[in-house]
Amino acid sequence: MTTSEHNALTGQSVFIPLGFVDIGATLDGGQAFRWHLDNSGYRGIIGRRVVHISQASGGVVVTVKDGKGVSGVYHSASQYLGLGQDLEGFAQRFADDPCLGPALNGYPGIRVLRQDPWECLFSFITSSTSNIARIKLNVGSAAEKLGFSIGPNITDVVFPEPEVIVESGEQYLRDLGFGFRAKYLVLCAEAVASGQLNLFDLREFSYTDARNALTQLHGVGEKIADCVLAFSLDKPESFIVDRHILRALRKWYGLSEKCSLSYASEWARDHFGEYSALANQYMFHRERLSARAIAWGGPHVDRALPEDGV
DNA sequence: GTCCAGGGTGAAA
DNA sequence: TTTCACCCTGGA
Repeated sequence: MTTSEHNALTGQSVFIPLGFVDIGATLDGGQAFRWHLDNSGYRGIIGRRVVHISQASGGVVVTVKDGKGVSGVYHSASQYLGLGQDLEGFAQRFADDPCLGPALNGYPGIRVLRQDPWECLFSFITSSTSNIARIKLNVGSAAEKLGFSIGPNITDVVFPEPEVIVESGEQYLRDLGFGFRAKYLVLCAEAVASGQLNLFDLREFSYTDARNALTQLHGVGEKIADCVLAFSLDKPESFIVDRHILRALRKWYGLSEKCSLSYASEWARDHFGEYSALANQYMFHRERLSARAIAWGGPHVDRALPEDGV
């Protein structure tokens, strides 16, 4: 079915020809924190619209859930899901890579999202020494308490603007369970609300300049900056190094046990180039599956490469 | 009940 | 360059 054929059939949904997309691993795999499993797809917000995304042959179907029609949704959803991202070039170039080759075979269709920069920055400041379950809880409660409702579900809210976060204050965020991150969030919200930092401008900056601008913010180090750069600021050359990724780099690429996080990040950006953010997501996903299997008592079978079960 | 880890950062040594 | 405090939630 072509895009126009599909759109002619229904006034409430659009088809986006992305090829196979693993929507679970992409929308609910640690890049974004406000997608909710809903029947066989995910419900969430893109721009100021409530949408449901589900897999279809050759792409995804995006259905609007706020009764406002599909105008503009094809454009915003294809941007968000990274239409035009060179997944094939990436897969070809790293087909023989010891970590990525098997990962690409085992779970293809992971994409790098292009999110709203402010919500992305807020989410990853929240992520500091936290875990995905808790990040979802925190970001979700801030959205639901302070965001603007645009649909029937409690989660159908536009993420609160920086001004609203400033107004709510540190203590309010602490009461919501953000802990020591509350102060960082308010300070960053102030920087953005005052115009001292224009996040959208950073899309036009070089990787290095944008990263330097972000790390000026209190509570934003190299790791969180790289998340925001990769997932919202058009920097595919960004490579995020956390404890899991560092372990993977040592295991698969022979990095020394004692090399620093920033050395590892530089090495990876040099090695993966313009595909760094994509490589990062496949590596993270593989490492996370493996860690989870071990936590659940194994025996761990790596879906990507059955022979190397841990 | 206790213990521990979880997509780190900033400040001080 | 390394160490430590910072909050708090869910699972073992």
